[in-house]
Amino acid sequence: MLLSKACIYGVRASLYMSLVYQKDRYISIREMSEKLNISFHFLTKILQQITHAGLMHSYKGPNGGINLSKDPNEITIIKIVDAIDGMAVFTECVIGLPGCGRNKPCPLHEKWAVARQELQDMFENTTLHEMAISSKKLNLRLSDELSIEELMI
Amino acid sequence: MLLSKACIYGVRASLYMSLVYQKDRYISIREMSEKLNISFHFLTKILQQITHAGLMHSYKGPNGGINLSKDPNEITIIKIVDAIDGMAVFTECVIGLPGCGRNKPCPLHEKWAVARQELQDMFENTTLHEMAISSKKLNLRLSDELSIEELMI
DNA sequence: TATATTTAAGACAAATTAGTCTTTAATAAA
DNA sequence: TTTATTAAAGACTAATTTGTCTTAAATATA
Repeated sequence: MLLSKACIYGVRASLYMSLVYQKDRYISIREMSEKLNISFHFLTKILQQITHAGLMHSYKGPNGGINLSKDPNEITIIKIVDAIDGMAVFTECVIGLPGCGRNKPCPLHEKWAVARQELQDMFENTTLHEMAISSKKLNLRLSDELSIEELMI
Repeated sequence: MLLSKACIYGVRASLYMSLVYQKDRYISIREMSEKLNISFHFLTKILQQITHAGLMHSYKGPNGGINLSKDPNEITIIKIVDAIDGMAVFTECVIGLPGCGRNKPCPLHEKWAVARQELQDMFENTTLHEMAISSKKLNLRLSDELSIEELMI
C-alpha cells in the first residue's frame, strides 16, 4: 500500500471538501464521515492533522465543522499526503537502505528515483479543484457506495 | 512505504543471492542474515515465502541453505514482490476504493493507473542478473554497512 | 548409527497502525 | 445563562506487521 489508511481517508475527505467547497461554509465532520463511510472519530483525528498542517481550519459549536483554508485550486494532493504520511515515500530508498542516494546508491536506486519522482509529480500537479471539476463532470466515485452526485445531496 | 519490510528484506536477499549465484551452491541463511543485517529467523520466514512461490529452493543439513531455482536473468524483482506483498500495489485504487477501475473510477484513477503501471513495468523489467551486474560494476550497496565488494568476501 | 548442521514450522512477544470511546472546550442560540 | 452542538484531546482497544524463540525434521559426515 502506497498510502496509509489514515492518509487515504484524508485524501478522500479533502476531495469531498473540495466538491462542496464554499468559502465560508463549514462542513460537519459527522456528516462527512457518514457520507464517506469513515469512522467519525478516526476521521476527526485525521482532519486534525490536516488542520495542524494549515490546510483546513475548524470551527466548534453549532453549524461548526471543517473548511479548506485556501481555495481548492491552491491545494495539491501532495500537501494532504505530506500532512499525514509525510514525504518519506517520495524520498526513501525502495529497499529501505538509509542514506541511499546518488552518492551511495542501492541497485534499484536509479530506476526507483525516476519512478518515485513521477509519483511525486503526479501528486504535486493534482489540485483539489481539478479533481472536483472532473469528478462532477464524470460523476466519479469518492466512496464505495455513493456516486459523487449522491454524495453532494 | 511502497513495500512492506518483509518484502524489502526479501528483495535485498534476492539481490544478494544473485550476486553470489552459482548453479549448485546453497547459501546459508544465517550467513546471509549476518551480512545483510536482517534478523535470521525473520529472514528465514521470508525466504520460505519465496521458496513456496518457486523462486528459490532450500536444502537442509550441513552445507545446506538456499539457492535461486532459476538463473538470475530469468527472475524479475516483481516476482519477489509478488511472492511477499502480492500484486495489490499494482492493481489497487490509490485511495482504497473497492472496484475502482475504468468502469467506476475514483477521481485519481486516471493518473494513478498510469503511475502504477510504470511502477509495475519497472519491477517487471528488472532482473536479478541485471542488478547483480551493475552492482558489481558500480560497487553498489545492499546493506547499510557493507558495500557489495565487502559483502561478497 | 550418532552427532552436528541446517531449514521448517509454529507459538509467542513487541511495535506499529487502525479504530473506538469518553471527556473537555468552544460556540451559537434559546 | 443554560442548553445543544460541534471539534479537540487523549486514553484505550483491536488488528496487523514485525520480530524472537523453541522445537521438529532433514541431511551430511564421522
